[in-house]
Amino acid sequence: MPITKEREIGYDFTNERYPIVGFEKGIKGLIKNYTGYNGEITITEAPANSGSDFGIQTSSIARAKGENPVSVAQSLSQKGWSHPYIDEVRSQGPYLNFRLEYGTFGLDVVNGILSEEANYGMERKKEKGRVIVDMSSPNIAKRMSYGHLRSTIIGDAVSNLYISQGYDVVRDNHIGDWGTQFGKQIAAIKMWGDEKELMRSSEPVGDLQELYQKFHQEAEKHPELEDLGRQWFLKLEQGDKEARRLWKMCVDLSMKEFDRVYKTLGVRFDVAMGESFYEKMLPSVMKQVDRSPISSRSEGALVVDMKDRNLGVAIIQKSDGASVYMTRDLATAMYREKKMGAEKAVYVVGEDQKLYFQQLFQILQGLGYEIGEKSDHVYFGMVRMEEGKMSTRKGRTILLDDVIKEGLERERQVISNRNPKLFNSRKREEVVRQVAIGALKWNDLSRDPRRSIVFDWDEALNMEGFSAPYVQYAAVRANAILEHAGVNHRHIAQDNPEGDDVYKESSEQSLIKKLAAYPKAVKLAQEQNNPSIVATNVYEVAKEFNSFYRNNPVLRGTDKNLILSRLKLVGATSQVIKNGLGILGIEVPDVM
RNA sequence: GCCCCUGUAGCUCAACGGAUAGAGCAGCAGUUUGCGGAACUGUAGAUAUCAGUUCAAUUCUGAUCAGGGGCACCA
Repeated sequence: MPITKEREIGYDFTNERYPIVGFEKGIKGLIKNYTGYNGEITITEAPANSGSDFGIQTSSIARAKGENPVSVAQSLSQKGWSHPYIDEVRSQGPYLNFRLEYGTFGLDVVNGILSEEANYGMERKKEKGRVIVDMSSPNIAKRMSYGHLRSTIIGDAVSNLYISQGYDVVRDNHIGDWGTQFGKQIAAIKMWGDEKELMRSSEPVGDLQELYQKFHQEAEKHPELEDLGRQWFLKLEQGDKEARRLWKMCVDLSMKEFDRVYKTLGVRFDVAMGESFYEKMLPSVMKQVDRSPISSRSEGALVVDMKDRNLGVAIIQKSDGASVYMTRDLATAMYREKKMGAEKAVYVVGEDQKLYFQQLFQILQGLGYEIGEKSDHVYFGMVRMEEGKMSTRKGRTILLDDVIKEGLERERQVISNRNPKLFNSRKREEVVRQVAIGALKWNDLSRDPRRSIVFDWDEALNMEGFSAPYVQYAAVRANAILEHAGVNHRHIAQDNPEGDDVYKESSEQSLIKKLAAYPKAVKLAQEQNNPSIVATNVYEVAKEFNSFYRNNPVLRGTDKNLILSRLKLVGATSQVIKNGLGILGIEVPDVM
């Protein structure tokens, strides 16, 4: 709640949850009153050397009134702007610039954060609909590569973003546990595998994958193997006992290994319904598509032709009657709408499936499912190696396990150099995990996910500068200051410094501006399915904080008001970093 | 061949059509009896090319060049 003292108020903009929102709304309202201008007004941050905090460009207003922007700015600056948040209004060329009164604005921002704590930046009303986030989706019997990290990490962050804006999110790990490749997999196990050895193996998924690769190699020499594979898949679909048993073994062995990775990453799912879950629905889906006017027959296959929309042709049923990936995804989407009550699905899947998802959404709409209209494909760019696209078959791949292991090892090194006390403490491995995984996640979440990545060890595990450890470190320092002072967030939320004579330092003011911008960043990030907007904000908070506490000792002075105001700022910073990193699925360690 | 995405500093990335295009790494020069330097301060360095729209273009449109992805019985 704003604690601002009453003054001569021209227009009430203190009655908003976030001071920055109230400030902007108020300014826009006043300009509308003064000029009669009804169009969009955008408030931008003023350049550092302008001596102002925010400004508006008056060209569009001037244009509407047939006047000169400079004189519009000038005349507006003469109007009444008395308000507790505004220190000064002035015109600079075509700009109308505002300087904030940080004694009131800053205190309201900081107090808002301290009182809202984990809810700062979270929508209070939980009335938006149910969203299924389709994420991670590893394939059974295949080792997870670094590429799988992207779907998992981005999916987790996108889930958090939707939750933050009041959606009811279901994280669904849509595991690839069905399809013709399992026929080949089973055939390979039958021919060359040893079940007992697989059960005992330290790396059963790798063993399974090698069997599968062997099948491909042999099939090139002996094409009849392909038929064998198809037969086994047919048996699997028909419920043959042995086929089922071997399939189940593959699933169990794989999930055990995947769960270990998810635990390290700190990612949880609400449900993990693999493709096999929808298997029984496939015949009716195919029938439904067949009856629909959008489908046709081509070369014996059931297809939907979307060439008129530049989307090519999608196969729903192969000419031999079997299902394909599309069939299973249709069933999945229908189930999500009808049985799970979802109004939207967000598919966090690679860029290479862009056309595919456009087709999926179109077909769903054609069949009358609303979820097809509302769903999004949140795609991410491919991970390549310097030599070219990652390819399991060509042996050109980075295993997720190896990246995690390397990250943990590097962080152990860092700690042994920088903090021997921590290195020898019981907390070490927990901190190692938090920081190394943080660094790894940051690499995926701090940039626009749509860009493709050329894998680079040092970049993937960067721990300095623009990185998770940098931000984590700032939070750890902030917490250390609070601990030193013997206070926690609640203590400092209660008391207020006397008078308006606080937050006069420019580094305090820059920090406050970034803290105030956080809720907007989270909202925008959700709207654009882009976690990097949060990462950028939280990095800026950390950066401003570092510069602030380096130059302004919080606890050293004697002025109680100053100490209190700065402690509040430190507490607010710690809270915002915690919230922001939380959205990204990154933890703040106790020590570093 | 057709469709989609991306071209910003030596490298990796930012910038709701708006002010002097911001960071990190690498480079150079500094800061430590400090609320721990995973930090801070300074310095140098960029919008692929050519047109167009606009009062205003890194941002929108078109073309060219370059890279990535996709284009029916795989997922």
